[in-house]
Amino acid sequence: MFFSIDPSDGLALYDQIVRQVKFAVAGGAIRPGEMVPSVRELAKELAINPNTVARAYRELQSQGVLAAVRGTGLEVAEGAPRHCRGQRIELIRKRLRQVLWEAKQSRLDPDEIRRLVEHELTAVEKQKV
Amino acid sequence: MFFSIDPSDGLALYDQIVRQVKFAVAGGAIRPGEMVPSVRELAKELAINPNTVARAYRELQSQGVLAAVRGTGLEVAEGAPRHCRGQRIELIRKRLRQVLWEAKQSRLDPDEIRRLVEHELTAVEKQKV
DNA sequence: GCTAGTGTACTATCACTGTAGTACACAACA
DNA sequence: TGTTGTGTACTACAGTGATAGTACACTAGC
Repeated sequence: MFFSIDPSDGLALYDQIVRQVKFAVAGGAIRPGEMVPSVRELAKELAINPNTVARAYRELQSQGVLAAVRGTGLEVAEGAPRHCRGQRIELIRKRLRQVLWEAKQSRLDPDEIRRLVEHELTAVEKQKV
Repeated sequence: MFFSIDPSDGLALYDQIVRQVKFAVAGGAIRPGEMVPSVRELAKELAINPNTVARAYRELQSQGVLAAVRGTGLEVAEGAPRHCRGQRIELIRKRLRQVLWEAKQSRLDPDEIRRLVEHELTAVEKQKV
């Protein structure tokens, strides 16, 4: 599926899953009523423990992003896309601010930062999922 | 001094200190021969445990950024600025890449990302240290 | 010599992550 | 009616990060 995690990210694994599910919902990659991968399936795909995935899903459920269909799985909740789109910018803005603050602390020239952003942006764009 | 940490960053506190010292050295804010704040002093200023600062300094010492002056403190090592400048871009690039990748996953428009970067960049520039 | 301030090295403790394994109620399906 | 696959809830354990406290060797300065 569309998920991918990085153990060296700093962010907890379950938190990375939470973010990515939100982003997928915000971007319309999964729509209300659609099912997300099962706990065991996603755990196998990401090569992590099912408990870690379960924890992420529990978090998403408590935030109203996912809804349980008993004995069947978890589906994207009705109001979730609007909710996730609202959070999307803020989630990204916060991390972006940290990076730019660090760049400033290191006295990188603003133009050099822009070049760096542009370079990485095109690199990411070219990237195959 | 010039250091500031964010417990909610995700990055370990001692790691944030390591990065910031490197950035300060790379940017010339502290020069070879100059002393860094003492373990106890910086711990007090950042309101964290001295052990955490000590751990960061130990790391920096093992990487050759700082050098011990017995009974007196730690000074910036001779070749450190060149060494730190080399690492600076890569340290920032790695985090930047993560953010941009997330932004792409969430299907944010590249131009919207650019606007976001520009906005945060000017915000950071205006910021008083 | 004494005191205060250095870094360093311990031990102990706590919280958080993540893993491992087990168990259970439920729904879908052959 | 079984079987399989859901989510969920436990317990136990290991690793890491951070804190708390103590102790020691060293240097600078009075």
